[in-house]
Amino acid sequence: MASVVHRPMPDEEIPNGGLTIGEAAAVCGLSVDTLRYYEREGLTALPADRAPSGQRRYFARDLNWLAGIVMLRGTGMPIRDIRAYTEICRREGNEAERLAVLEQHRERVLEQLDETRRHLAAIEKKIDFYRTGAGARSPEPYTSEQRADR
Amino acid sequence: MASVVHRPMPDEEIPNGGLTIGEAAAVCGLSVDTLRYYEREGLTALPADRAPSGQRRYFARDLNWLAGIVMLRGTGMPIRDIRAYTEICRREGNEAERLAVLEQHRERVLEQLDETRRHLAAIEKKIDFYRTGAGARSPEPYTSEQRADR
DNA sequence: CTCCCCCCTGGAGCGCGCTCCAGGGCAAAC
DNA sequence: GTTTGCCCTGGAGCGCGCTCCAGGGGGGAG
Repeated sequence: MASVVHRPMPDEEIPNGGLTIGEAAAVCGLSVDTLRYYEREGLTALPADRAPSGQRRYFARDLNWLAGIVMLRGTGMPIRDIRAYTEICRREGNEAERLAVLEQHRERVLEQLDETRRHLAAIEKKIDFYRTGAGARSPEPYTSEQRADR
Repeated sequence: MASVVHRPMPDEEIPNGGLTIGEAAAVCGLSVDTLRYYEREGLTALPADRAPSGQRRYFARDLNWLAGIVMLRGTGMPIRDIRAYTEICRREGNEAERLAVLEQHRERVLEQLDETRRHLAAIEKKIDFYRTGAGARSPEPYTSEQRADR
């Protein structure tokens, strides 16, 4: 999982003709291939603009949208759900529906955070177990070393 | 990702002959197939005991070990890393090495938690945006709706 | 004895999310 | 003019972590 945004790039830094796909990829911390993949999969609000040569050009609105996608992906939303959300956002006047999707996702993320924290606590117990030297003092790797989560 | 442990099952509840793979799977919240897969992949401290008929039998030590695996998987440690850790734990007298693996994993989990929290904050900003009705008041799905993370 | 259920093995299959490749184009730099 | 570098498309390939299947067996209930 690449880190979020390499260069925050305020809108005014975007040249008039937009960014190439390579530049956009660098900005939002994704690969060129991934950007094209997302477009194919319908995760972009609109297909990217094209230069006369046929090359994609990215503008502030595209980068903003992509930042949202990165955020949803980064919290584990599957591609198909992001596609569904994108389709909702393409239609107007359904703010309640968008809100519902986001709130539901928020719940899942909270649960996931919670579970990770519980597992982390168990790992830390185990670490303590080794730090205090209890691990060195007990023979089997097995009966003694485990069950830090109890 | 299935939840952790369905029945905590204290050691004294385990019948003398051990649990079948189906029972063990239920206890640790994994599927029977996954348990066999983990064994094949070398994630078990020792291969499971077998009944005379050839069926696997699980005892407290196995369930303890598996609880540890669930915890590592549940915090995103890849199978191959768990295998490496398992191999370390099969040898004796390398508590420092085990500790190092666990501490490194802890660091990664903390980073991951942090990133998730940042993304979550962005999602919550966006939720607020819709809750306050700002979403309904601005025309495009695009320029207005996004960039909650700024 | 017959059912039925769970177990066994080896191996194939799958869903996900990319990632890479072949074959080709445009255009700025040398 | 040619080299370089990034871009294009369609489609194949891949690593991961399971999950399922065929074909077969044991063993307790009725």
